[in-house]
Amino acid sequence: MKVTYEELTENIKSKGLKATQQRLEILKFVAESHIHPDAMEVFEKLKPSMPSISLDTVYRTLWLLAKHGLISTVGFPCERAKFDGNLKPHHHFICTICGTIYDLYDENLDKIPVPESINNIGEVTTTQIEIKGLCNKCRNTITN
Amino acid sequence: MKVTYEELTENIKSKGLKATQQRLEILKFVAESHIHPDAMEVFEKLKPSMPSISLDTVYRTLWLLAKHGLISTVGFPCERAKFDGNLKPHHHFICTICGTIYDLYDENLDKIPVPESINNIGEVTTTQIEIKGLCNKCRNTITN
DNA sequence: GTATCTGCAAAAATTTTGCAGGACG
DNA sequence: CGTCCTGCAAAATTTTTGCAGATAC
Repeated sequence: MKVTYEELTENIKSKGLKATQQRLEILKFVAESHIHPDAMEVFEKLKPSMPSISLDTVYRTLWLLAKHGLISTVGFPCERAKFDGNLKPHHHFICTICGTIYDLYDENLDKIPVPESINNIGEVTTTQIEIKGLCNKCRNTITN
Repeated sequence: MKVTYEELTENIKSKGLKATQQRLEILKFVAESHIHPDAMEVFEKLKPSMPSISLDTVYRTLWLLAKHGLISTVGFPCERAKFDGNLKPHHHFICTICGTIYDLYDENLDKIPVPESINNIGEVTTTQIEIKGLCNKCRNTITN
């Protein structure tokens, strides 16, 4: 999806951030791409047209944009690999502040119908609902 | 949930793996815990009762157990932080072999009813379906 | 006994941070 | 022009790897 620099500039400024060249290019690439890039991929894509850009700016900018909701992260934010020994069907609620993962059992969620279009992509092994939000513990901390 | 060493031993051997002390303890901890631990947390938990265990064994063992389906990973396996500039409601299919993430649009999935029990945990901001499986590209590679 | 597995140490890969100079508004 | 932002370099963190000795079966 093509986006204009005017839109991008406005989006960035609406969050009270400065619309620098680097931010515009990083946001443009992520917004227009469908590859769910990581920091290194963004860096390598921009490097040719912006030789002076540095990887740490890409990291800082991506997290900044994510924090302000201009982009999002796939899966859970800021995670190291986490493991789960619970093999029964269940779903997850994760708090975007503290990162705690809560298990969720619900028969209706277990029965989510997978859309037919999935056959064009591949073969399903598991389906899980991942709900992001703010846990009560963190909500209380903030209101204090 | 308590599990016996007999069960654990059997599970590990059923995959053609050797049931070593380290593997039994690692699997026992992950299977019985509800904290979705990362490698470091497993390591620190086992260290007192198993002073000689090393962190790299924990890493190797966790991925090995995950590969054989005795445990699973939360979210997507093996990931660096990935970013998504697509702000329209959508869901994800990820190939567990190549890691490619495909976007999935489906109105029915957008309307998943969040269970009431969520109120005991926290406040929802987003709900996404994350489907894991084997993409057609990788399926073809394997059959070759 | 033999193949598999572990611990050690070191390396690789990934991400974060402090600071001086530069750019935006 | 002042504040916020970037690039550089270095550090911190997280994860992987090679190898010799140990262990399961």
